[in-house]
Amino acid sequence: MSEGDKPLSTTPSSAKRADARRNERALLDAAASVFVTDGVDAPVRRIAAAAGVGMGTIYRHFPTRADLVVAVYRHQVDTCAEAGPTLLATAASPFAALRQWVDLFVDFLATKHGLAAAMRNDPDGFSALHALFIERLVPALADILGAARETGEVTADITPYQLIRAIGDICAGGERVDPEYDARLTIRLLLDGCRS
Amino acid sequence: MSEGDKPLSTTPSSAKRADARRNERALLDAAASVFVTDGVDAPVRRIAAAAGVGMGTIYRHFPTRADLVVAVYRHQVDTCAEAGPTLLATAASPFAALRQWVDLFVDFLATKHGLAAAMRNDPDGFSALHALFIERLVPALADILGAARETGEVTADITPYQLIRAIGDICAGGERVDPEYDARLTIRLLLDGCRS
DNA sequence: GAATATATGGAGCGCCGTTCCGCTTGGCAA
DNA sequence: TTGCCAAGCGGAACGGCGCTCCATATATTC
Repeated sequence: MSEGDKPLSTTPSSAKRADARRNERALLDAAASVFVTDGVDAPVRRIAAAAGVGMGTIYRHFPTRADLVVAVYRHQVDTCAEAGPTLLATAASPFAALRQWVDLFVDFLATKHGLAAAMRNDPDGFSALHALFIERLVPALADILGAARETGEVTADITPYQLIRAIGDICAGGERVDPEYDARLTIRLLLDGCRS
Repeated sequence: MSEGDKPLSTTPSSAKRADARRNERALLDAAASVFVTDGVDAPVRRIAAAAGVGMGTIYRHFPTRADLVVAVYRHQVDTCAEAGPTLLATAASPFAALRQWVDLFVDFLATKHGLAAAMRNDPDGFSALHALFIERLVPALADILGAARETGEVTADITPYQLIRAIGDICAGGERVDPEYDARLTIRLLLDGCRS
């Protein structure tokens, strides 16, 4: 069609249109609310309806479900990651800080029905979320784990990535309410297993 | 319709028709083969096609997917459960037997792509499989765990159910190939955490 | 006010699980 | 051997899903 030689006299596409920004915000708010009630597996249609937009709009702003999930939870993930140094400074020992930080992470997962499971079920689709975790959480845990290893509290040869994934998997299984099963107990035992 | 006073001269309905039995066998074989290649989440249509039967037939014999899965794996589950006493008798110690039995269970799960995940994702749908596990595997593990506790090798206050579920969850997460992650290492640490 | 890139919405497609019912067939009685 | 009929069968059909596509509407610029 076009020869594509149009000069760029208009504002370079860096600024989005006002309605586009408004819809993106509406989508984020709606998704956050729907995720709480219906879980992160909520039908795309429902999220679009809650935001009062059409299917096309949601896919334009968030090509994959993971993009939406990442956008919604990025702030909370950051908060969790940033708590690492603080805990390390205030806790009685690095291992205590490790326990507290893991608690924080578990709390985060616990309020996100199906998040951990969804990530596991569709790792490719949620690769962006996976990347966010690697990028923010793994380094935070690495610091704490390293400190605990320096004091000799942790001797097991486990990587931060392995540990955080194990915790995620265990939480994924514990999301379902079951009085017989307590994911936190399993995690406590796992942490104990990391000691000598 | 009928008044129900028909005398029972015919064979009581306990015996199924020959073609029905043939189809059930064909479905079991087809499902076992499809599960290996496509995972336990394989579309129902595909299984029906592989068995050369229609949709109605598969639902007639196995009203839920879990019924089919249970039928396919029951034998392997039994084998795993029955290995418990043998291991306990031959292993160097109850804790060693525990490790070996858990290895067996992990092997079983490892060859069933998506089994553990499927059970977690749809616990209601797979309640029959869940029941099979509780019925066969929990007692087997309980014996080993009890023996290990008697010798003082295991001190943690964990129930057999909790332990087997934790292992299942960890395997569910480790099913995806990922050179960075080794589910067996996590499980080893967890077992270590069960010791003093 | 006109022009145009940008953004929108929802119909439509393909895949899924599951149901339902008209047709087929195995097995028994006569 | 034949006729009968309940047990068994197949697959069309339905509703719900994720995702795409493009005619239409709108914000923005000149």
